[in-house]
Amino acid sequence: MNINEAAAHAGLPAKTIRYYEEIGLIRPGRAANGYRSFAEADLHKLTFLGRARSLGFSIEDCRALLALYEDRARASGDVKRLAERHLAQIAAKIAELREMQATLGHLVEACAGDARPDCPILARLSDSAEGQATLSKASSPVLPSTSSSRVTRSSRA
Amino acid sequence: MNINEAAAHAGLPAKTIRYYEEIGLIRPGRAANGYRSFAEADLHKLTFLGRARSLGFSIEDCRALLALYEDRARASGDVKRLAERHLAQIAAKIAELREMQATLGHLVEACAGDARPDCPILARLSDSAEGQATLSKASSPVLPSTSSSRVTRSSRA
DNA sequence: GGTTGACCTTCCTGTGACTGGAACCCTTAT
DNA sequence: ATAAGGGTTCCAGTCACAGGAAGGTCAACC
Repeated sequence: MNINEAAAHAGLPAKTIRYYEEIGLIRPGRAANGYRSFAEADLHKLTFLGRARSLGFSIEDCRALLALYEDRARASGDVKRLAERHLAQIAAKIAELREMQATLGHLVEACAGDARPDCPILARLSDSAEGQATLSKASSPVLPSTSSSRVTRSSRA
Repeated sequence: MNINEAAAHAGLPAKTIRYYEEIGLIRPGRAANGYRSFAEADLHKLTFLGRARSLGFSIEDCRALLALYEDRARASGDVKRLAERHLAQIAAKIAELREMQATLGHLVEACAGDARPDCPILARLSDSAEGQATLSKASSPVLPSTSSSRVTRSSRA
């Protein structure tokens, strides 16, 4: 099976599959003409990777998960630990976003949104008064990443 | 005022300030020895930028906000629109993360986490049965970004 | 046999918002 | 004279790919 068919099968772009091979996540065979040749096992791995990525696991986490998946003597505790760590990062990220949402939500509500220049949003951003902690607080180098939608930024100390 | 003092004042790393100058967000003056020289107005802009970034606005949004901030004839409606668009992205991102959290949370709960190899998490990731939509659904290229904690990844079509 | 068009290959660049580090200059104190 | 602690520029790396160029391969059709 060639790459595009495998891509359709796994629900991943061909580009992504080539990338996964490049970083050693998969090792599809090669046909005589140099084309990648995907076997059942490769397709399973790709599907596995796609799902793990869609749950927000980083590539390195995926690598670890794949290794555990292939290790019949694994301890489910190792998998669980990994997942719990990831869950904690997700929770932290959500908390961070909710702070932004709350702060910005209040400001938006307070803004008339008409043709006049007065704007509580800009006022808050430029306010030189005290009592302004960093607007949204955030943890440290938290969660690795995925594609699509990103949103955060932590405040500097 | 030199860069490190300005950095402390604005709560941003000096590296970031140099970067902001490079991309044209600020234009500090230069002393005779070539050192950047930050005036009050520069400090205000930096503080403004730091706060906007901490609310998750992208650099380009920050550029627009800064322009609005400096335009005394701005319409608050323009600011509000920008903020509302950002709020929508935050909400979308939160929804995406919550889906991940829910899915992964269930799997973690179901996992014994002991020395045995049986693991519902791996089972779900590798399950070849039907009825498995992409584990977490997500919108498209949503939110720009900030630093620190990232988490998402959307599913491919 | 020639040509189209779809598919495959590799390689290079770009993304966002920085961070780290190298190599070097300036200033002040010892 | 030298050492420490600023400052400067420039280059590379991050993460997980996406876009695109240049070229090889394959099946079909005329």
